[in-house]
Amino acid sequence: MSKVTINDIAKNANVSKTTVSHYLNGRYKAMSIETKERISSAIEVMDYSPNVVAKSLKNKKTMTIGIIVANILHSFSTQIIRSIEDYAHEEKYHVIVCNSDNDPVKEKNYIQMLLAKQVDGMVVIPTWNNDALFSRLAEDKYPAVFIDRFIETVKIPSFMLDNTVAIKTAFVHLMDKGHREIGFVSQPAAEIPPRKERQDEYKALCVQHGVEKFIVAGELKAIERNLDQAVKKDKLPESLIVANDLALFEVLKAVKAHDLKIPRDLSVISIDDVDFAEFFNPAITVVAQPSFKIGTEAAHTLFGIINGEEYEIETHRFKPELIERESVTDYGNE
Amino acid sequence: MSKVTINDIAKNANVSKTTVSHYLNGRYKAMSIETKERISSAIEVMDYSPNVVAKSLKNKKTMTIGIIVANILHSFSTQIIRSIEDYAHEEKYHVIVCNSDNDPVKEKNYIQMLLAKQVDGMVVIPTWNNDALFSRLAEDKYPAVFIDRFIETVKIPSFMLDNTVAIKTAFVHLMDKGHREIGFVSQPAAEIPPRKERQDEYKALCVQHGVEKFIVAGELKAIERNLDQAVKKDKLPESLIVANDLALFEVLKAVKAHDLKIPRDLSVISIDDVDFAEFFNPAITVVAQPSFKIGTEAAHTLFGIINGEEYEIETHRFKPELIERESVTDYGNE
DNA sequence: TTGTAAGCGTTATCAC
DNA sequence: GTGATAACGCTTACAA
Repeated sequence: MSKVTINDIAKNANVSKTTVSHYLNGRYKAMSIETKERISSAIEVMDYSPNVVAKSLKNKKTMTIGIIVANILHSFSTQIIRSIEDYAHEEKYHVIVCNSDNDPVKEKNYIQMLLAKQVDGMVVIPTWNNDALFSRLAEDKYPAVFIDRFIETVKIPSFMLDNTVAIKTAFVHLMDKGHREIGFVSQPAAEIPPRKERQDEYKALCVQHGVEKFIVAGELKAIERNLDQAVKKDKLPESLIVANDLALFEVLKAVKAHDLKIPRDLSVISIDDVDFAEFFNPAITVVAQPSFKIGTEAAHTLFGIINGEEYEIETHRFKPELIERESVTDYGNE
Repeated sequence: MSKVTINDIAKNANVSKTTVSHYLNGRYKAMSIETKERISSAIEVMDYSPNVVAKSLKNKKTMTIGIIVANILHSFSTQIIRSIEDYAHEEKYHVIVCNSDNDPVKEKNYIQMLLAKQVDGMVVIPTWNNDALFSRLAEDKYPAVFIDRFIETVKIPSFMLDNTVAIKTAFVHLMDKGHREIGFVSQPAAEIPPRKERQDEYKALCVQHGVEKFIVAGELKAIERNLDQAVKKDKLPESLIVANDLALFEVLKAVKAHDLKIPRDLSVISIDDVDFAEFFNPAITVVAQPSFKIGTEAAHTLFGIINGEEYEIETHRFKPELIERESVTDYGNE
């Protein structure tokens, strides 16, 4: 493979490698048509293609960026990656994909390796405990953007759903349909901003509207268990706001296990549109986040930074969209 | 970022860069404890980390591999990528992810760019028309493996589902349950081996068992349209074998649109387990393919090749697994 | 035990 | 218009 270098081309075409390099980089302007052709045919014949690693060393530009997500298996991450890869492809960049598994240690390791590989920029769904590292990146003006989460103290622009509005949209929709028992299901809020924001807004809304709080928050298994308990004790509320797709899976499993009927026995509204929402029985009403838009804007900003444009360090909030389907009963507005 | 080089460390520690290099590469054996400490503290203080690009240029090893899938949004591809990234991470490798969109031109471009970037190996779900390129890779003994598809004439090992067995499993299951009208839904078989294999086996089975063929094959939109027609003309068979997840989505949409009841009005068995199969109403009976196993074995072989091990150029076939759920009526075995 | 120097495949500066 | 030559940051004989 590609053992042929610019030197071989130079020899074969009877010119210096400088000239070949000029040719390769489109500095034709003042090159005799003859040499041009000798070079081009040498390249053709010897099947030469430039070594990008050498080029990168010289140019200090690798034409690749890193993406660190929690887990590529989550559809949100997949969509983010796809939108960013598309943008990168346009810019003739490649993307290195990493799974942090929400593990700060793994994340840190990835960041350091990516930097060592001299990637020109990074987009990351950050975990926690790496604030210092991120801050150093920010100080060094290293091109980086966050997605889905932000870190209070770190000066890196962030692109994420307006979680407050998302929960409010769901809550208000339920209220509009006459619901007064509204529960909330989520993975542990802990250190993860979007989860925390969603849960906090739910609580605030409960207080504001005099709705009794019913929160199931825990790891997937715990959700399943708690839901199970609630059903058995007949303590399940009329309706549930489900904080994301994974939590929704658990809810739907519990519903099936107990042979509940949505929306008769339970109304469900989920944050995150899932691929089956539309043809599920019943179709799931959802507050969707614009993943592709988020990814694309993040990429846009990142490449802006890479190309030396000015940018604001701010948190960009994206508006969710309510998609009404069949999983919420209409009790009539009282 | 990382503007500090091995030279700076050498100066700061009052040694030559050779010594630093030795230190970095763990050639401690015969190094005075003193120098060792001077170096280590210099590294600490100056926050040095080696430039992998320079290292790659010298070593002819980039510690990164490329993955080309049709579209990362398909869950099979996502799972393959995840399993390969895991394996790569173990080996201290990174992965560059590319979407070919089943476009041979895009694919070719990616392959060439990846090679130019000197990636140490590639795993690809190949399209078509690039046989010559792949053959050159094979001849050059460039480390590469195929997934999900193979190319007849190309000497690159391939890892894929045993499609024949998968279809037979589905077909026989249906027969066992007393079905005699068995249809088949797929995207266009065209140039894509797994699709073709599945469809061919279906046809063969029809002949063998005297079952009348009913095939809906086309792009997603066409599937929807044709299904629609069939329902309206009351020509839908008792049961449908659905060739993959995307086709399944269309079937499920049609079912919902026409308010059909599975499995009363129609039995469905799908190739590919989908995340919602378990808690769908009804739960979907499925012939699952072991994506993670496929990905992991492919990675295993790829890294074997990279590490210079001998390998067979063969097509590795993986056995599917029938997961019986609720979407197939039992008419009783006649 | 440590240092000198050449080389990996490019690009860039500056001559000619 | 074209070509030496140094440089990018690292590794590795080979020397000392």
